Amino acid sequence: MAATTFTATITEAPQRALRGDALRNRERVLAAAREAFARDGAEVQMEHIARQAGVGVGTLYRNFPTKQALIGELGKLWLAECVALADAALSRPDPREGFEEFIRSAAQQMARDNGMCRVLGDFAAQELCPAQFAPFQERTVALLERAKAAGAVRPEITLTDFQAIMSGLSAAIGQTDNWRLFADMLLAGLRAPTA
Amino acid sequence: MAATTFTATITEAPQRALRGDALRNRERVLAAAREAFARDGAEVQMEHIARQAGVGVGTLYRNFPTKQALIGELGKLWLAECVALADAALSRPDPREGFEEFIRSAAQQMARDNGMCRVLGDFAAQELCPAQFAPFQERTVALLERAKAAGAVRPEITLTDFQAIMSGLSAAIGQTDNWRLFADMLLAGLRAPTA
Amino acid sequence: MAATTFTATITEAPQRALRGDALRNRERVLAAAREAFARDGAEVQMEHIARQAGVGVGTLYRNFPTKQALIGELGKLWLAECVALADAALSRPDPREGFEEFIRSAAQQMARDNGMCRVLGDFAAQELCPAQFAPFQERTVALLERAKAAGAVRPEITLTDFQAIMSGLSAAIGQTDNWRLFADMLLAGLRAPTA
Amino acid sequence: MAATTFTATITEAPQRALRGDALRNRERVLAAAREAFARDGAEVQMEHIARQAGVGVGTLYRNFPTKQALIGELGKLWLAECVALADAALSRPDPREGFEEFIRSAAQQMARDNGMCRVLGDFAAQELCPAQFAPFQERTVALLERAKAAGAVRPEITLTDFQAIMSGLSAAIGQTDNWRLFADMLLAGLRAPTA
DNA sequence: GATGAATGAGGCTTCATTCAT
DNA sequence: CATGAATGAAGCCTCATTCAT
Repeated sequence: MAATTFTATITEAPQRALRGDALRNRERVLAAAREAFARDGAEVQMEHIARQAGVGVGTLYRNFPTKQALIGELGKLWLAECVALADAALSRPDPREGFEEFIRSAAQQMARDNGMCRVLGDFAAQELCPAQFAPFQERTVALLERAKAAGAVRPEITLTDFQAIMSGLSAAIGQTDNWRLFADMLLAGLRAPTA
Repeated sequence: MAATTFTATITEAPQRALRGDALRNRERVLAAAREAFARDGAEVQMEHIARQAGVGVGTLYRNFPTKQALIGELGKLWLAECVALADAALSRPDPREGFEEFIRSAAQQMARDNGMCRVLGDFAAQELCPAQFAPFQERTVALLERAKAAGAVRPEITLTDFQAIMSGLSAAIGQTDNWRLFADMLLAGLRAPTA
Repeated sequence: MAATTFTATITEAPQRALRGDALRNRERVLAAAREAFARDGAEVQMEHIARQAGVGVGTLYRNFPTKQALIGELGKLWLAECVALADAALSRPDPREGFEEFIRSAAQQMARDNGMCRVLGDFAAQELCPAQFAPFQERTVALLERAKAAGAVRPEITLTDFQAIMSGLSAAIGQTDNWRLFADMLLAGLRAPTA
Repeated sequence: MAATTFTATITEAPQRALRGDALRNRERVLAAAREAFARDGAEVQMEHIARQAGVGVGTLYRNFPTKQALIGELGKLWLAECVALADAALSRPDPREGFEEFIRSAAQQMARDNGMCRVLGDFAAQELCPAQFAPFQERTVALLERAKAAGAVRPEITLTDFQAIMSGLSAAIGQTDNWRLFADMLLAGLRAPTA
């Protein structure tokens, strides 16, 4: 499942290529952390994550020196996924269609991993992994501006507004998981009122 | 400021009228707690709240036997305010206008006390103070159904959907505090698509 | 009932005769404390005692500056009762009969107020109110020696032994309240083996 | 000394054999707790126990998740010792001799660890570790009934009575530690009166 | 490298005692 | 004097992090 596979690929290659064993452990920890944070929020204990991953806490800490670092890593992965979605959306020639796809695929991602998404929001992924956030923001700007230029989105919506809206979308989705409705509503709301 | 005054009024009168002094302390604690939770979320320490209120922890615990109880009390106050807003909205003869007022005044309240609002969401005020939640829910249903009947809101929106949306609104408002825009968007999104 | 009346009489007259009101409060507190300690052991809270007595903690503390002091006062009363029992036993001309009566009446007292008795044991009434303990010890010695001289008690039993035995009796009675059996056994055990 | 060695053996082997180090710590904690409870009763602080054992509180809590759990464990060990004593006594062919040995060895044990014994009594080992209490009770019944049948103990003594008596014995021993005298007296008292 | 035991600062809560009303 | 609110030291327990094996 997507949720399981996305973890492996993106992380910046650690200094000296990890032995297969070590690498597998790292992945296991990330997967376990993701699931745990998603289910129970940021208050999960490090030991719990380690046990879920089938390793000792020591191993966990060898890979991620801090709880924040672990969350930060998950943030990187999450943002990488977001960038991929944004790129797919940007590749659509029609601005409106691109924008809509962006919203919908983001909503789907948020629904799939809502817990994780909330945790990252609380921990301000923005500040925790700026290196990954910047490219995502770039794409977001591009999609938004293109859509505004094409008249598919109210012109007064700023980037900040849009980000806030997405955060609201995530919160809403967390309450009922029929994300389709919410995405529709959002798109309707974002559209120029006289459209 | 409104944030300061609303606390005093609603709390169910404690058994045998507290001495003026005690009452003032109780209010101070509530105010401090409100502010602290709003700023730092649910992880604020009881000692911190007490210090902010200018009392010892003991006093805090005399008034609220538990951290949860304290949050619960804040929840009651919050919900009481919500009920008041809803009643005002219901008193409007026009369903659409009533519904709009409800959304707008709720958004305003969420903007004013966003932190607190988030904390209550996390702690499921719904379950923490059901006695206060039920009447609020009643009003919500009334407002929503009236609006749907009047064609001011898509008919497929359920109560659960609506609550999820409001929770999303709160999250969005938490990111930029120009609540007016969000309320507008939400109303646009909720309106029947063919309107 | 005995338990209620014994309290009033013995306490050394406080400096300047208390107003009737104050005196009544003092008695009420003592009675409440006795009952509470008896039921729940030494861990009862001062507030609980005060409430049971129908007064505020302040009043309690005005009369007894410390929890220990309160317990000490109860100890005095208890020991006064003990002295009375011992005196009654001593007034019997027959040493054996006197000794037996002492044991039995003590057992009865222990059964009536076992909880209190245990608390006093834990708090070493002996050291908490030596002024009251000494006269009691005197009587105990008299009764014991008389009995030993009359061949009604093994000669090797020392005062310390005897006190330990009484403390054991109290513990045993605390478990089933058929004190009559225990008193009998004790008497049989204390009697010279060849009797 | 016996007091030190008995701890190691009985505890049900923890799931997956603790590392030697960990095991030693566990034992140290138990020993420290035993001594501390014995000296100062149940109010000793967990930190104190930990310090005495030369470990941090965390270690203590890793082994025993709760103060009660710690006491419970000590109860188990205590009861296991009791069972052993009872078994030894039962192995004697003569009912009277068996019974006497039981009393005497129990008295000796109570003398050796009187403080601990009192704590366990207060905490109702009976309810804290029923799994260990039941077998002990079985033996007690067997010893008692055998002795009654052989005419070595008054027939009207019930199990409850007997337990109360033992508790009294423990209390008495706590006051002077010449347990031999008390055991003798007890045996004399328990014997049929006409013997 | 991996393991999981050890650590201890820090959080919540209680309760004897004091003090303003 | 009575009241009961206020105080805060102290106790139990948790959990991120370190370190010996």
